[in-house]
Amino acid sequence: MAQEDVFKKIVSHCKEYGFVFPSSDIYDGLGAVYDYGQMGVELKNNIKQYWWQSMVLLHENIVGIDSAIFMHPTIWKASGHVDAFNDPLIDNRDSKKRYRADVLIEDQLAKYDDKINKEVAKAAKRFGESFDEAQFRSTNARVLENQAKRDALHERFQKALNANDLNELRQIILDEEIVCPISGTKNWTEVRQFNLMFSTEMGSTADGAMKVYLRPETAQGIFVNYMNVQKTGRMKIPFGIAQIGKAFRNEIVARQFIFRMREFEQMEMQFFVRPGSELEWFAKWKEMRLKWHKALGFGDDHYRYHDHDKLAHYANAATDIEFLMPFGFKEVEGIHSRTNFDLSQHEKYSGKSIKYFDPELNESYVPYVIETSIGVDRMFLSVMCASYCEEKLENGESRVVLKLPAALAPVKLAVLPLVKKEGLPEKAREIVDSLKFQFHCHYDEKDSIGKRYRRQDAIGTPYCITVDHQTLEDNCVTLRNRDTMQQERVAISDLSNIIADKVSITGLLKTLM
RNA sequence: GCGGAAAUAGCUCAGUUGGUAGAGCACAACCUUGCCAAGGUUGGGGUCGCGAGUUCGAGCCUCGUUUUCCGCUCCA
Repeated sequence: MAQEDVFKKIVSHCKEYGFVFPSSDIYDGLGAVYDYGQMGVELKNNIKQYWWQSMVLLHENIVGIDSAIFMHPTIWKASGHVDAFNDPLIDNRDSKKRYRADVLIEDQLAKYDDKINKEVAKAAKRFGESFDEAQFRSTNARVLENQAKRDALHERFQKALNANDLNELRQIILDEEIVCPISGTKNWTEVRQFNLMFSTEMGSTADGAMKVYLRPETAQGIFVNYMNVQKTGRMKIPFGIAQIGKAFRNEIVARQFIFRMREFEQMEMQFFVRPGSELEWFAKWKEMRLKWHKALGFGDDHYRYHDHDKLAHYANAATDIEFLMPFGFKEVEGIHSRTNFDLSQHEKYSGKSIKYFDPELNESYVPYVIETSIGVDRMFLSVMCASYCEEKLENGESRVVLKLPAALAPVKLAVLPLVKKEGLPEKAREIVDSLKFQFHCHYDEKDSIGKRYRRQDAIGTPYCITVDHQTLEDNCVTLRNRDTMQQERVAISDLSNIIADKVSITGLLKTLM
């Protein structure tokens, strides 16, 4: 079966069994927004718990916070998002290529510079050692003409940028007769602003309202709380702050199901370290994070690192942990050495000192940061893809089974009376009542036993117990394993211990140590 | 934004040259059965994405529109 077909099946499986629904489904959906259903929310919560506990329980120097989605707008200026996430874009109708309007104009400015420099170089060659460049630049007619044009363009460009005047940007492109490098034509569309950050107004009256953004990443909520946490928690470097929360990006297109969503959830941990030690910590976290993924047991060949050659302006090392989805290796988690860029920027923009006094060094510094940032929804998708399995059985039939790690499974245990009479349902209910405080249990008496097993297979329930007539006499039930389909007879009183050991997140965490 | 495809029951789909909307699965009730998707009876569920047009008559033809999917484009 082709991999795209497998992916399609996983997507429809998600909907059919209540894991993921398109947002606003009865209104034909809303692009790139999805809702988690009754099964999905359990799986997602378990993933978050596995992450959260691996951070804040296993590391005494990592604490959690939960910062608001709304933040002071200046934060996004400081972080660089206001500039980086607001591109004026223009399309060439002939080549169908899209360009950043400001980049096209900057290229044009560079062309004027080239012309001038060529003149200067030519003259320099002609006059040899007696060449006076400053003199030449201030007197040569061609240079002056190009310089004047360049300055005029530069001024007009800056004015348009500052006013955010998209029509003027387009007019500049037309007036300068800038052509598409591919088609060579001047057949341009309107300039459109792509706001990759969502914005809204805070304040109920229109005139007094302040423009605020829905955060495009959760990281800044940690950075701006750095001092609060460090002081009140008496944290000593190195230490980390963890957070799980929603973030929002107005992507231009949305594809591949929940891999790219407009509203998504991140699990981030920012680890603050002494300057100079950041690459050592980067290497450590890189290793620890991969171990966390591999502990789920999907197979080591499903993962790889992707080290970044081209680094973002704030980073001095960066890698992705990629997971083998049906559509190829895709980024699930990023580990970045962000230097002290963010904290320094916030010092600058807020005017507040964000320094740490290191008693061992007897000096103050702005800490360096190692970020581990994982997309919950991508993690969810990777778990679904790795668990989805179509099996051929010995009797020639096939079954669809979600081989979820037991600790992540939405339902841990299904309790099934073999028939729905003769006191079996009552006995089964009794068992559910005794175990429901400990595990998420399902009770099901509808349809044949085989069909009920398959239903539980489809949502990844690791264990089914079946109550039969003999149970009424010996207080034993059959315990069926989802993956092997093997059954063993166990005492009802032993169920709690047998199952707890296998389905707890604690058990998973222990494999990390 | 461009190009292509699609939209009929909860799901997967059929629907002939335009002539009273169908199947399987799923769902509910009852009967029979009882360890890996069992059989029977009955029932609920659709203004065929939306809006116009052509026609005596449109799920089907024409135009428009919306949404989704697949390629491009974008993705610090």
